[in-house]
Amino acid sequence: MLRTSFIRKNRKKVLFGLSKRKFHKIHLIDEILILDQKKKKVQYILNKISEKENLISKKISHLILKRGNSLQINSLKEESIFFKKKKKDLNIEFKNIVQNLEEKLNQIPNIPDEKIKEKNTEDAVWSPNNRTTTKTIEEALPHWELSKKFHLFSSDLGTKICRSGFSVYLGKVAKLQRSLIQYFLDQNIRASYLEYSLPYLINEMSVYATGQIPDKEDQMYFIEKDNLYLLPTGEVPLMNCFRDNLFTYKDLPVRATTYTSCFRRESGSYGSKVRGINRLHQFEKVEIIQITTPDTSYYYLDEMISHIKKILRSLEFPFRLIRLSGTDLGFSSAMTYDFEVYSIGQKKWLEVSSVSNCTNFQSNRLHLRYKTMTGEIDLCHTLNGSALALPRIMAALLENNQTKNQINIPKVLIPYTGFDYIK
RNA sequence: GGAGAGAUGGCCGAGAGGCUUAAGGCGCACGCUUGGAAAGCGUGUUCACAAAAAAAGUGUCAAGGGUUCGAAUCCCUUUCUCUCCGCCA
Repeated sequence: MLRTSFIRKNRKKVLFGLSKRKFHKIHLIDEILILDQKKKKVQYILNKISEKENLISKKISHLILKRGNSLQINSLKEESIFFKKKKKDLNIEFKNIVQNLEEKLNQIPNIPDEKIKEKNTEDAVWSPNNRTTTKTIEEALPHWELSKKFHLFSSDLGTKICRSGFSVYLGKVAKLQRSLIQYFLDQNIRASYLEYSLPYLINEMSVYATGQIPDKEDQMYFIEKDNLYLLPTGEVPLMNCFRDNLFTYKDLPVRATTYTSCFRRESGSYGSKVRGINRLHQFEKVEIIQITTPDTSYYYLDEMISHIKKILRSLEFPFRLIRLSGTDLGFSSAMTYDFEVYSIGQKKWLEVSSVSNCTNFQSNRLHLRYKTMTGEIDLCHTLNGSALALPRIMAALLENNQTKNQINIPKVLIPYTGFDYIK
């Protein structure tokens, strides 16, 4: 959520930023500013009335203690009742304004960074080791064909016990998945991220604070009986661990990682996109987050990117990095990079990580603040990234390491799996 | 799920309708003292709100309502914590 004070001081900047997103409800900005003015006015009057009420109470108190005359006391009481009635009506008005203001503010996404353009040109894509993508395997099979050949996973079983869009991993692939999770966590911990093991059910406040409500409400599974959501990403419970924290500048950056399953309804996704394990309702993901000071957030964004690059290189993936354009940017993000790995069997790039700087957009709702060296209080910046999302990494790993008779395991994983091929 | 007891500042802890502007302690910061440190003494120390820097103001004792001229204190609702019973990996 943007701060109204920011919108007031940077109206043009906000409008320009929103235009890069092709955000159409621009009229909201001026409506917000008008409501904000109204709110201040009403709040000021309410304050003055409260001040008067407090003074009267004190006078009464003194009179009672000094055994003052009851006529005087009664007239003071009547005066106070008069103000009280006035306040009641104003209070209703005030609450309406606040609610209205919040509803409008909730619809405004974060302002993209200055570097972000509305549409991407070639320079937004960066392929550090493009030549490896030219590596070809004769008759490379997509992972669903490989699965038939080597008994890797079963979508039928997923459908049998749940519904379509759920998958069951078998034998060595099940262990390979555990190994990948363990490997990613180890890499993150080594890079000084603290591991958290978290609940998969989250309350409304948490979902609201990180910005999934109202933006992605329909993407989430909701348990009506207990008023809880299934987490769409580990970012939500992880970030919310820090909700309402007031840090000192010495505490920052906070670095945390978690492995969770993620649940997404993915309504409206059909066809080739959901083939095999490319897109599932439940998938495994290892997430990293950081909470930083405003002046260091882009430095740490770069650092997260090199961290993920390192992991992808160690697994010998051909990958590319894309800086998202304004129109592709997520609701809370000011800058996002997507990592895509090349999957030889499908002959296409698969998104395996999304790394974002949400600047102070999430911090505002999460009340993540810190004290500067001079003792001032300011909002933190938040960053999040996948390190990494499992099913697509798995798909690409299986496809890229296939030979005619077996699937080879990348070297760094063998200590985790205990085997070096699947056949 | 049933029965009871609780929730006060960074932490501990008093307060039970108006002399609370939340006692006292710990911690922290600064100062005095010292050759330096410890001890001692002094000062300060929640957060939020606006054109809000200073002075003043308003709100803030788990959250939201209510009673009252006046609520940390009384009433209602909700959330959370603890103890006991029940169920249970």
